[in-house]
Amino acid sequence: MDNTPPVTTRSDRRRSRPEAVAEELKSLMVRQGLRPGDRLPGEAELIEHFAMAKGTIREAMRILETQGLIRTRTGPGGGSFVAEVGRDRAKRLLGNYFYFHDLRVDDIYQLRCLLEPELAADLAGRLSPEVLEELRAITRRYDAPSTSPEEERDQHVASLEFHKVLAREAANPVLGFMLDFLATMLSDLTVWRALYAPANRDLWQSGRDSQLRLLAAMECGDGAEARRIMAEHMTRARHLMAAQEAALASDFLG
Amino acid sequence: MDNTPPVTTRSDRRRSRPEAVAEELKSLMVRQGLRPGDRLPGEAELIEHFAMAKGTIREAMRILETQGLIRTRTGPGGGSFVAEVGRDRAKRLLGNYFYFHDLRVDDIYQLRCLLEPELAADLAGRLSPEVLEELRAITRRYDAPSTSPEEERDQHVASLEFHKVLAREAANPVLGFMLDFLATMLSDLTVWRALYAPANRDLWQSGRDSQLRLLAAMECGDGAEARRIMAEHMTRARHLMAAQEAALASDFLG
DNA sequence: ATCTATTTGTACGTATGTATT
DNA sequence: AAATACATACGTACAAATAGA
Repeated sequence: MDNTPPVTTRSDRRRSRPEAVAEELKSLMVRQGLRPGDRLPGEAELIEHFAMAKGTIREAMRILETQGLIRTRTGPGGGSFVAEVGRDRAKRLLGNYFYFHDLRVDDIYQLRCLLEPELAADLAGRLSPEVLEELRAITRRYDAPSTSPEEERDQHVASLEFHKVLAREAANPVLGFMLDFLATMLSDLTVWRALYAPANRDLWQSGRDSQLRLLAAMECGDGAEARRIMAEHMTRARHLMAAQEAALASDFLG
Repeated sequence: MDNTPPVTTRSDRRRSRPEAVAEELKSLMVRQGLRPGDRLPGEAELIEHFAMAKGTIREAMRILETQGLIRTRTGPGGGSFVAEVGRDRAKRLLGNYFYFHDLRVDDIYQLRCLLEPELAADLAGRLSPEVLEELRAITRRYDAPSTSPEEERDQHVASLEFHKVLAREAANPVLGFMLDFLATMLSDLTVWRALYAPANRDLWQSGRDSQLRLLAAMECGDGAEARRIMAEHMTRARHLMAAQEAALASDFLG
């Protein structure tokens, strides 16, 4: 009954209508310079404005919500609001991309070898006492050698937590995100595959040692030394992990 | 009328139903080890299986489609199919994350300085003649100095194309993706902001020169030299760009 | 604490569009 | 060219959530 080309007169190519609505709303957000927390028009208004059915509008909102660009609440004063894309969501979405690109552990370590030392140098002398204590608390979680495979795995994951905290403190958001992503990736692999299997006690022993020396160097602001320690740590880890370099095909979906 | 808790008996926490359906389908895909191209159940079957309305199922599908995990076709033999998440989609999704994290050009260059040389070294001696020719063709697009701001911008974008091609050829998928992402980010900034404004003819002149020497080094398999040239090129670009280090707040939404 | 108003969320039936055979 | 099998869109009715009186 309603065959009028809606939404916009501009080239609609072959996008579905909800997709087009979502794009339209996005560019609206950009044009008006909306900030997180700002309100978007309500369902009713959008239905009227775009002259479309409720379901269509809802699908559009769902697209934006999936991308993490809006949050929506029910009730009076409710509606859709601009949101910052959360880091977790961004990591999951990016993880999906690599799902079919069978990553190798060494691919991840190649990057960590380059990036972790840079971060360590950046952070030297810039960590608050609270964060330093947080990091030390993490290292205490693997103070003693593990006595079971489960403990081994937990320690492996905990030591990745250490690096995630560093990533969180990065001054460079891109650097921080990427290292967080890589650590998360390894963490998932550790849990879902038996990546911690052959009991790399050497690695975790020397890893803990490196982390403590690293903390000392960062605390007294010695960036060059922090970089050196981290580089050495990463290189060693990379080589030890190269052992269990079974190509890992899958298991990333959040 | 139908108040039976559907979908699954497991903890549904506080997810909306479409979201829950989407998660369920995702884990189905993982459990069954579905590959790109494999068929998912049709709308009708899903409606029956989950005992939900059409619209609810559709919203779930829209979520998965937004994440790039499925494609759906109309017509007989149509339906929903598992898809590889496209690189473009992944880049856009990740770009959204940085939308409110006012990135600085220098943040991007800090990473490029570390990663581009590594890629150059990896690629030395491994590029096909076709790709080498493709790269040379790109450099020809900025053979002569620009004579207008528009041309200047086009040349800037073209030289980023050069790096995108390299990223595409990376053996390490994560490294390739990240560099592609960074170059795309800069490319968008170049177009949307006047990032090319103060006519950095020095940069593009010496940049073109570096790229040609880089191609020669990579062609004859000299990884160390390729790394050196790229590192030098990136460092120089970083310093020149530091000039227009106006914080760049926004404009990433695809 | 209960009600009420507001706004999103879910359901369902029908009609329309579209690509394959 | 027509039939078919599927997704896409519409419109209404009703359910759930939340803030405020």
